[in-house]
Amino acid sequence: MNKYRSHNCNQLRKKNVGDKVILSGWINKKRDHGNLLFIDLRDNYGITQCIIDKENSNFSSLEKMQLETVIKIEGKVVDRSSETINKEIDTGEIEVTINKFEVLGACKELPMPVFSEQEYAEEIRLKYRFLDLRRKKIHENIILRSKVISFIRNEMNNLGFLEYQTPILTSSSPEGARDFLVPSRLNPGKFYALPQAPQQFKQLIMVSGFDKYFQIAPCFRDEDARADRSPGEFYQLDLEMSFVEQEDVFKVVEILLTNTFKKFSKKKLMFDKFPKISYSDALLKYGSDKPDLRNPLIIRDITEIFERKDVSFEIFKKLVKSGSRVRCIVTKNTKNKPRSFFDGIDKWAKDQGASGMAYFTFEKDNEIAAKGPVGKFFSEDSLKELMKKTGAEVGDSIFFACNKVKELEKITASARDKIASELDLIDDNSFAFCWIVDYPMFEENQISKKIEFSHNPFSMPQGDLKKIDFKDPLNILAYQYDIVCNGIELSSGAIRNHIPELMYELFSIAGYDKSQVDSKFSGMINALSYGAPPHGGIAPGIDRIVMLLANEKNIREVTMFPMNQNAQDLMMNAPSEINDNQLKELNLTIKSKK
RNA sequence: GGGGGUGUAGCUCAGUUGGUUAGAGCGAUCGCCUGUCACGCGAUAGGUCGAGGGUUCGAGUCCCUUCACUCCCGCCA
Repeated sequence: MNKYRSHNCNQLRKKNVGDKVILSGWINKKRDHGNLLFIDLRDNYGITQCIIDKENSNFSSLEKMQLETVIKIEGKVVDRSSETINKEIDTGEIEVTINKFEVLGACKELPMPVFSEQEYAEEIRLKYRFLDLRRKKIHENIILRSKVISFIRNEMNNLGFLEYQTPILTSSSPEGARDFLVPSRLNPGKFYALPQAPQQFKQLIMVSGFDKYFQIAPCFRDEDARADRSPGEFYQLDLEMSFVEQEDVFKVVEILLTNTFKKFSKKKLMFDKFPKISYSDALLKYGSDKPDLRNPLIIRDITEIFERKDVSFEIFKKLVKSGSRVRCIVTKNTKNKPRSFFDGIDKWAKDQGASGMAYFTFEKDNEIAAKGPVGKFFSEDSLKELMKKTGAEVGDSIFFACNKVKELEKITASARDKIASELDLIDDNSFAFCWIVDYPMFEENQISKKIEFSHNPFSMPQGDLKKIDFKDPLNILAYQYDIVCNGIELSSGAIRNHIPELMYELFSIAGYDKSQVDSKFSGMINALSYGAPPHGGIAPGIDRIVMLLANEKNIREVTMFPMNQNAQDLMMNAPSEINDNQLKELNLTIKSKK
């Protein structure tokens, strides 16, 4: 028998009554009755109630043990009387009477309680992450994460994919996010970059003939954090397949995600077959390329209404003449909502930096009328036309805003979320997946007016490759797709461009000449010239998948050792200063801060 | 880089219109308690009210500056 334990803390049952056992674990909780002491002993597996009374010589020292001390106890399993059974824990029908105990790991006074549902400041949780991780919810989240990853690995293997590792020290790439850089000692003045994703490597794996690749891949991007975005590093289920079309990738991902979400969550999937929404449709109907489809509200363009003579809402009419659009959200049967609801949305929109949201409710007495502060500007005919256009009925309300398309999309998208949450329209018990497809290959930079890759420079343009109009790049669509679940972007992927000449052509539109492409993407562009298979893939974010499954709103709740918002590890004190020798070896000098 | 929120005991928080000695629960320490499972009861210790400056007879409270954490915008092929 192992000297630390004969059983774990979740193993003993009624059938063990009478057994002599050894248990080890943390003191989760003590209940001291003076002459009788209960100790909840906890390990990874569960909790066992241990008990000792004054007759035992160990009583007084055990009584003084600090919570979270690691102890080993020897004792006997005894039955609990029916009134004292604890149904909350698996071992609740028995308890262990302690004969002997030994301290295995002493514990100082705790900076934060472990046994508590209480929420704590992030700072203290991250500094004492090893204590935080002992707490039930997050401990279970991390275990869930492990199980999800292992399940995914297994599924991928079953789907015929093999896992390959790719380098962590690689080269900086000019597109995309800011790189994390690592100075090279052997090559003074030169830097490695940590991969933002193994993008080029996985394509090279396809060129190397491996056909189906996957990896639970660490990715590093030096961008600012958000609740659903760790600073620094995150993990993707990176996958790539040869000789495939877009639909083949979709099929694999739908199988994988459906199986994973069905296995690890009780929430229902809203769609068995994930709907496909084009990028342009998504922006029009949801104002966003990551729509939450649990939300039934749809945005509609009603600009034409403001070009009518019998509409006298002059502020909007004037804006429309100068190129702005008007878009609206209709809410069903909201005529009895209090004025404060409508004004609340308007005020909220103003707080978001928009010029507010106009609104009215469709009413009918003798004729159709618009009730609300701006209702008087609309004729009956114009209201009928509006109802036809939007599907609104008497009793419904309409919220609308006017602005340039980009700003309008932004404000209507958040208004859509805001209104739905005010009206409680979102079913929190479901997952709504969708594909966003047909991304444009390029977009115009709002400030510099330069043409840039809108997503991934390695994507394959759509259509007959011989007929692509490179003179009109903003109209080129790509075989580029995202998968979205409940408004969270889970991943993006593409069918890749495996034709070097086409690649040079596309890069030249984005302002890179041949020699720049050759030097920046040397590995890949070179490889594509030696017989590259058509290929494509995708890379769902593991952290976000686990976040959805664990029903958490913050990615740090599913990350074992996360950094804070300023990309500092408060437990390990990273980043830290390095000594002069290290700097010297790396040929670096630090500019003194002002 | 910008905007919002928060910062008071080891932890979670309360603190009125600016007014005497800044409070509670948990935790810690000590005492009482043989059936609890958030055990109970009593006592004690524990405070640079994030920091600095200002207004005032008087500041946890008002003003300015600044720092930390967090949420959002920018950024994230």
